[in-house]
Amino acid sequence: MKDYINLLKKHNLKITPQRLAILKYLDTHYTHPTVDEIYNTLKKTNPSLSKTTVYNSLEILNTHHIIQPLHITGHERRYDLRKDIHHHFLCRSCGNIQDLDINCPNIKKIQEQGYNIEEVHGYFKGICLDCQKREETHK
Amino acid sequence: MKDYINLLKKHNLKITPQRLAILKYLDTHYTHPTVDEIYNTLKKTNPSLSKTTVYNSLEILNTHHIIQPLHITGHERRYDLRKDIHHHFLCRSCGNIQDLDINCPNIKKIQEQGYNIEEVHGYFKGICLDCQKREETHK
DNA sequence: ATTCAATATTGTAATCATTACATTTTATCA
DNA sequence: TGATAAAATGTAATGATTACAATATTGAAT
Repeated sequence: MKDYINLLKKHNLKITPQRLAILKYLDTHYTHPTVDEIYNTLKKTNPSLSKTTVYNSLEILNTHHIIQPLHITGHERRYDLRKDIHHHFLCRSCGNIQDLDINCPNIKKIQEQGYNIEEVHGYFKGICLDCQKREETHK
Repeated sequence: MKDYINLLKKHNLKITPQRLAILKYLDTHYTHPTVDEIYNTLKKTNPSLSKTTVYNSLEILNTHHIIQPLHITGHERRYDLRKDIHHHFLCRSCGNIQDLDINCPNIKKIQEQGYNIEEVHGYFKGICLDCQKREETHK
C-alpha cells in the first residue's frame, strides 16, 4: 500500500505518527495482531506511545472501514487491514491465523432471501499445514 | 431433544439439576444466549444457582462437544446447542443472532489443500428481515 | 510563520466478562 | 447408608477494553 498519508486524508482523518505507524504495521505484518502485539512492537521505536492510542486509532480506522476487527480466538480482538472479503484459518496448535482466499457463494443466496449484508466473516479452526508437518516429523 | 439425562450419561457426565436446566434452556431458546441471559433466567426458578456454575457447565458441555461457543459480537461469548455445521446472521439493529441453514462448499477445497479442519464458523452481519420491515414502516 | 480551535494522545482509573480458588454440597456407587 | 469423587457456590483475581481528564498536536485561517 504505502501511501498511508493519502489514505488518512481521503477519510478526513488527521495525520499522526501513531496512526501512520499502526497502519504500516498492519500493512506489513500478516499476523492479524492483537492490540498488545501492536503496542509492544511500536513502543520500541515510539516510546511515548500509549496503549489507549492504539485502541483509539484502531477504533477510528475500523469506523472508517479501513481495517476490520476479528473475533476468532474469543478472548482478544485481532485486526486485519484487508477489506476485501476473505476467510481465516486458526491453528489450534500454533495459534496463528492465516488468510484463506476463498469466496463465499452463499452471500448471494442470503441476499436473495432479503437480508441486508454488511459484513461477511468466516473462519476454520484446526491444524495448519506447518504444524501437521512438524507433528509428522516428531513421530 | 428432551432426553438430557441420557445425553449427559452418554458422555459420563454427572446428572445435576443445573446442567439439566442449562441444557434445556439452550434446547428451547434459539437466541444463542450469553452467560448472563442463561444465569438471570434460570436464577428465577433455581435461586441458589451460581454464575460460576453456569460458566463451569458451559465449559464442560463444550469440552464434550455438546454445545459450541460463538464469538460473534466480540464482547461476550454466546452458546449454541446445535452441533451440525451452520452459519449465523447478526443483526446490527436488534442484536439478535439467527441461524442460517446453508452449507459451505469451501470446506472440501480447504481440506484438499491439506488443512485439518475441526471447526467451521461463519456469520454475516447486517440488518435482518424484521428490522428492515420495521424501518420501512417508520418512514 | 503564528495563532487558534478542534482533535488526538497520554496515563490513570473504572468496567465488564471470564477465570482461579477454597469451601460446602451433591451425585453416584459399593 | 456412607464414602468418595466430582460439582456447586461465593468471593477474589485477572485481563481486555473503555471512560475520562489533562496535555499535546494537527491543520486551517490569518
